[in-house]
Amino acid sequence: MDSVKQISLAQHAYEKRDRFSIAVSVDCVIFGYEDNELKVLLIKSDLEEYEQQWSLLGDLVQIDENLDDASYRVLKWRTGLDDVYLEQVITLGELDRHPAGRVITVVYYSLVNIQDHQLRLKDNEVHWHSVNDIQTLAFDHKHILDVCVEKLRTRIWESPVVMNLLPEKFSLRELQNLYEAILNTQLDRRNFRKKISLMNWLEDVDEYEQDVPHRPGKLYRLSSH
Amino acid sequence: MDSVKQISLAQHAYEKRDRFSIAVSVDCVIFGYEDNELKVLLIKSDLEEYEQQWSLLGDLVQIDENLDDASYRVLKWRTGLDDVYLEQVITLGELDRHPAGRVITVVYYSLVNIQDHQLRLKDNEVHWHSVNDIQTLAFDHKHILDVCVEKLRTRIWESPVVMNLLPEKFSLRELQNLYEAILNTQLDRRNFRKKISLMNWLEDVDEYEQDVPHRPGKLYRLSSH
DNA sequence: TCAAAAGTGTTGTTTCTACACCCATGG
DNA sequence: CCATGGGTGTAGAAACAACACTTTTGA
Repeated sequence: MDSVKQISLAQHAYEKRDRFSIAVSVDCVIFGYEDNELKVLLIKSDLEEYEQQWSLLGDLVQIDENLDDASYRVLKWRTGLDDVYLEQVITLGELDRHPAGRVITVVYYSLVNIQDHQLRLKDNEVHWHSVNDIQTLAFDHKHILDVCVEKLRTRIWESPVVMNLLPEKFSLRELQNLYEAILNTQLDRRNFRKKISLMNWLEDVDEYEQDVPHRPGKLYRLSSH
Repeated sequence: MDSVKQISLAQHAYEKRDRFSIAVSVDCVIFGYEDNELKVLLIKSDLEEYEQQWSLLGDLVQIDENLDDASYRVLKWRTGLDDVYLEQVITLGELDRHPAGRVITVVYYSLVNIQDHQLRLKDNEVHWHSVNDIQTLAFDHKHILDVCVEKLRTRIWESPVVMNLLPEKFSLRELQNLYEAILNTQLDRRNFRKKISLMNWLEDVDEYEQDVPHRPGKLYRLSSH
């Protein structure tokens, strides 16, 4: 699917829709992880009012489409990725949140591996940004991002979902770096390993890091049970 | 506002709205507490498809109305209560969830004191039901209820919101009964009191229970700081 | 042999759980 | 004086935080 075409379709829809009905959109906070930093995928806003500002990826929900399906569609369209973790976070519907009229948006976040070979950003205007560097975004998207980061920070100890941000096989050091990036804090190595191992989330793949200038670490993957 | 009139207005709106646009509603899970049981306010469904089934209280969101405002409106209209705790929980939009067409619903739960003098159920069809006794509800409302109960069970330890279910002044025994009803479990009295007192949620009002056939307990209220 | 990170265990502190007795009141 | 629930403390267990040394590898 051609993303440029889709953008204008979406814009068209926003502009044409009935002044007397409510539009429903999904916005996806697509998280990635690279260079020890939590990233988020953003696009240059295509609205005049927010010219040159970055915004989250979203689209209007079609009338014959589930909410979850709509956010999978946005994700697939923007990243080429299938089979990705998605979680609904909040729904926002302030009257003035969209300049084109009344748009209620259902917010999801998702976690993708930036190194995934299937990942193809199909638009020059779509880029990864370090979450920590973001000061403002178009619409209420900065607020949305903040809420999603907060949610992610609690999820991190409840389920192994964040491992979707890493390659299939990873070392405990990489995992700890990821946790530290998301939480914006330092963790004790021994306590971290103890805690993670008690969760029983990981499966030893019996391989080691390669080409590292020091003793290689063991590799793990998300356990299947 | 006349509730019967509003019901038919809402129904009218469902029936009349554009086949090609999405309707947005709010559904409120209004919790109460009475006779040591967690209750929820339900109404007889006014749709043919769900004749004689109970459903949650909700309404379509107006185009010039915030989501929060819409759920406050539903709450005020059904209970007469103002200034009540409301929390958004989830948004559901399965294609077939409403027989009249595509309706996406934003779910809130709220906590009211059944003994509040301002509480006036303005409709014969609106009644309190014990949460534990509910097997089925119209639409996907049983699922919605389950999600809200689960949310409430985690909130209970994170914030003092559940005290909205009790009268202004209450004893620790009443509070513990409430916790036990919500969690569907027994709690140790001494450990419960220790835990609650560490939270610093309560303020001693220097009064005691009256007319109890045993040593009266101290009364507390939600602390202002 | 050096540098860099991997791997690992113990101790003290805090939090959690289980548990029993005396007290104040009304009938 | 009896029945009923109010009020309280402690000891053992579990979870958590702080902390340092040896090992493996590549350069």
